[in-house]
Amino acid sequence: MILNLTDLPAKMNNHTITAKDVAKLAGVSQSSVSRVYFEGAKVSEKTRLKVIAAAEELGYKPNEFARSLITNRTKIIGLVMKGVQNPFYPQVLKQFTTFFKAHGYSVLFVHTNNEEIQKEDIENLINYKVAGVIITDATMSLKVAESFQESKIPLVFFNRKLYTDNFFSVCCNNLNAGRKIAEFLISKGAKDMIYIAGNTDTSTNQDRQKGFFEVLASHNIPYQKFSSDYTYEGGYNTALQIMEDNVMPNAFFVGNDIMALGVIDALRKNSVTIPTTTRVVGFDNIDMAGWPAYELTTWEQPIVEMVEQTVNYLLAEIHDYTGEAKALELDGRLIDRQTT
Amino acid sequence: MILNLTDLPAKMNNHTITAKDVAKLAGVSQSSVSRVYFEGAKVSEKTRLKVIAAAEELGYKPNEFARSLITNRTKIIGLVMKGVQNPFYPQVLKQFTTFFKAHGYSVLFVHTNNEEIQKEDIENLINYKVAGVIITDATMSLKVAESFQESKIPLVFFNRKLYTDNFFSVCCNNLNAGRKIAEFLISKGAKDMIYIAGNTDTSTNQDRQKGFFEVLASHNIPYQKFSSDYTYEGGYNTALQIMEDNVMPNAFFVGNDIMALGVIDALRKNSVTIPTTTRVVGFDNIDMAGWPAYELTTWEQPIVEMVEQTVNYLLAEIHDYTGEAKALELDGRLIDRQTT
DNA sequence: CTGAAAGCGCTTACAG
DNA sequence: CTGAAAGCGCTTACAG
Repeated sequence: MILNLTDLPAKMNNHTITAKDVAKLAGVSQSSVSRVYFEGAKVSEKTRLKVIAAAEELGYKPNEFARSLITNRTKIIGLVMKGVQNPFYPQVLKQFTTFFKAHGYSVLFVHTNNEEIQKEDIENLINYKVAGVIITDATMSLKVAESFQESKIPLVFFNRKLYTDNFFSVCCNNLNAGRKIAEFLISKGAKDMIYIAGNTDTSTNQDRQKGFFEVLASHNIPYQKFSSDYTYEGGYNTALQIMEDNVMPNAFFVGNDIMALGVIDALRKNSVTIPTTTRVVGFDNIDMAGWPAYELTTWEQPIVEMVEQTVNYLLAEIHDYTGEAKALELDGRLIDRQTT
Repeated sequence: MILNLTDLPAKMNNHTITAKDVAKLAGVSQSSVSRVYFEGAKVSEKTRLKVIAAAEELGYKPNEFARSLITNRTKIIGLVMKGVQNPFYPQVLKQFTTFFKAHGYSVLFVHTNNEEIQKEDIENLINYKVAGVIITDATMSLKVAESFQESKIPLVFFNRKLYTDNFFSVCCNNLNAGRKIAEFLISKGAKDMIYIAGNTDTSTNQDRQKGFFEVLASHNIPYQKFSSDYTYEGGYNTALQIMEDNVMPNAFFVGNDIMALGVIDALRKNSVTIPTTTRVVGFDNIDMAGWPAYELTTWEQPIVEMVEQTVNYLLAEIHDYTGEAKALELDGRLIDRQTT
């Protein structure tokens, strides 16, 4: 018999340490090893210590897949995100990964270009038996959302809500923010206003608009609405077009900051002075809003708090599924800078 | 015997469809079903058709965990990213997820705040037996990187390279870009220059700087170097400080766009006119560089091409591991706008 | 090409 | 509290 020496060491190195190996070294059963690493299982302190010592020596880590095969769940959170071009979202992403990491969860990132998440993305998440799902700035069909409920996978809509009341959502209180912005602009002496909407179909847009118009109407302030798309270019072009066809209003409320920056640049291009001739208010308080080139007055979304609440809800549901539905709305605040 | 009617339907719904179920319906063995769904396995067209039909009827999907338990690999790519605050990276993230989705891979997103990736993040990725790993804008210790090689998990450094030659990396050709920018500024008549570095330790910074200084030296153009941190605030504050202590140079080459925007705002604050009094060139060509408020001259990194090459390499290595190491450098080009 | 069977590394009733 | 054993849903030699 000829020993193949080149194969031998490779084989030995490739042996992965299993619970069985740890059991042998610790002098306990494989079940006991398993119990030490399975949250909620009961083991005596004595065997726990023996197992931990042996595991440390061998460098043992439980195999996640074997575990998932039985429990039908992973320590992965599905994070679906639309529109990463908005600087608001990288911040959100960073916050989420930081929070989840602290709780031992990993983040599976799904990017969608569509307003409504595609079925294949969802199937993928369900396939991976994610512990929970976060949908930011996008919607999904009711039917698809329900498939999560069936699988008892907790789901939360972040910065977007469905009007069906069946799902948990975390938003800024957009209605109230719209109102406060209207009151603020009125207090600054604006006599007529223009609202530039982002994507009209979104709940965030509708709430902001509703609150804003409500207050204007009650003060008999005339207003107009224009629709754009939540991008810089959209804001820029919309403002350019407004200046062609309309008289300059006393103030603009723009659906988000990135559009508002576009509006400001368009106004400046036509030498419209801000805030003397007209005023501009944005929404989000992205970093750029505070830059000297813009100094944009805006509404700050309480991102950290929103993320925290989302994570808390998700972890609670993962631990003990209730399917509780609630539309959580957090306040935020006006940041008064140089454009008003 | 009392039938518990409330429990019954739930139990029936919860039965997940396995290969066994499909086998029974199709009238074949479970192994045959498995072969139909395992790439590379051989089945006759006849049984394939029978299996597909049965699977469709039952809504069968292979369990990824059972599969991974055996193959020791998943269809997940680990994407490690530092510094999501730079608008350059969301673009990169979007590109990667889009490409990988097209190839049936999901992306596990890892955010790191440190320049060097923490060991725990890496262990997590290895634990999940990812098919491959991308490290953007960060480094890792050699020892950790080698643990990927041992596990035969392909690894690529994106927009960063290690000087050990042992790893695959995809970058913009920073050395050449630095040279070209120097030549360009000289051609514009700049007689002395300042280079504002981002993080000095990074390969990207070192290469850009080297190429830039090399050309300046050969033309006997005096230059100074200042160090900052790749953020807007960093650029802003560094420029402010430069103006306090130094005479204004003819031109600034700033390590990335986001810093360059800060530099521009600082110059403007002190009423320094651009490009008449001094000139500014950035790096990356992020969206904002093209905004009317800045119109920044900059070097465009060929992101799509860089991502494409990264994905191609990774997929090739996943399919057939070679451990090939190569520092790939793609050119990019100068975008000549209003700040020069 | 196909099927029966072993085995991947865990969790989890079940007995003791 | 602990161990022996079944089983999660696959892949993969092995025979035929």
